[in-house]
Amino acid sequence: MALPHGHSENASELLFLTDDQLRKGIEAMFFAYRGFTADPDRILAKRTYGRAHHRALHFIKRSPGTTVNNLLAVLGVTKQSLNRVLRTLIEDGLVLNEVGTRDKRQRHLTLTDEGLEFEQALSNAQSGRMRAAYKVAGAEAVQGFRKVLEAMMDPELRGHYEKLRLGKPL
Amino acid sequence: MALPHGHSENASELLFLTDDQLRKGIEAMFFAYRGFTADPDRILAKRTYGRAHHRALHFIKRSPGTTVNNLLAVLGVTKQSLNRVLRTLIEDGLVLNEVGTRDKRQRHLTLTDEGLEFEQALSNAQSGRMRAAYKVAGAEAVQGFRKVLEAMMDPELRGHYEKLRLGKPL
DNA sequence: TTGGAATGTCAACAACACTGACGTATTGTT
DNA sequence: AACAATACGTCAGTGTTGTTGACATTCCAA
Repeated sequence: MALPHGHSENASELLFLTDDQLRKGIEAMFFAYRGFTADPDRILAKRTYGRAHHRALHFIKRSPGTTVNNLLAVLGVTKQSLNRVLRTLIEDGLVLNEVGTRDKRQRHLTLTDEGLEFEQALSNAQSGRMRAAYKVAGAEAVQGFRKVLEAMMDPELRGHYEKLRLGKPL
Repeated sequence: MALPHGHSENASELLFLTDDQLRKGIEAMFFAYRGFTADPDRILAKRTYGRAHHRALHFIKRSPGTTVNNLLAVLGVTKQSLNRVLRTLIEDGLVLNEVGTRDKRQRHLTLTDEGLEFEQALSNAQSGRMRAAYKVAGAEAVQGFRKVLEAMMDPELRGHYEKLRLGKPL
């Protein structure tokens, strides 16, 4: 049951919550995400890699030595799906897979030099566009951008996001 | 070759362009997009539909009577890919497919009553989260959110986005 | 009227997600 | 020591969504 929004409250304060504003936001997310992935996608295609490989590389770089289970939770996919991707990355010498010393069941994942180089290329492509967008929009807009995105996350995922924000090495 | 950004200019004005800020933006996009699609995905799964069906329904509703080619340009997929999705939607009675009167090569697409109903359910789920996020973030943040997203789009896609903003019926 | 462009469809294939089941090694608990 | 739980990997099967390639129809212009 929806509330009759904006009738008993200050209308000018709620103009940004109209159906039209929400629709624009939805469409903006759709088109922007396409742009967001377009540049790395072009690089990935040269290697028969996909976005799944990019995501794995990104978060392994962010948390060197992370375990498979950790990565699973952050990426939100099944282990079978992640395993397919990791196997190719390991075979191709981009990712290092080391048995844990404390807990030998765990596998610690790190990028090799070649992995770091490739990840850098992907990262440069993606942040290039992000940098340009930030520059056009300005510092204040960037703050709002992040604020809305953070509010849109699932609470559990926001947890992972916050942890990453600290840049905590494992 | 990258510029040594922020050395010869006002540093406080460029703090939002640091690598760390860009990385946070990238990760925010990733996690937020997951939330963005989570609710409709749950509804779609009940019908063995996917996001492609959702996108088609959304843009057909936005532009009733649109042609396959129009939809193709907006969605940015191949006609073969779109065709598979459209076929199921037409078979299931959610979308109406009418041969053009002016140009018999074209097919004009519209939502049936059932299609409108289903699209509404998806739209409600998605804009519910968006509304909550907007509310938490505030009007000013929403402006920034949209500003950055728009700057992140490919110019060609931004064209489609702008056209849709007008709410122009075909 | 004939050739080319536009439009849409069919078939086959690849990437990447999913479920379910199973095996193995290691760790923790009783 | 026996047993359960955890972490990881794998095999098999399925579904959605993207891709090419080939092809039929329709329209338009030379």
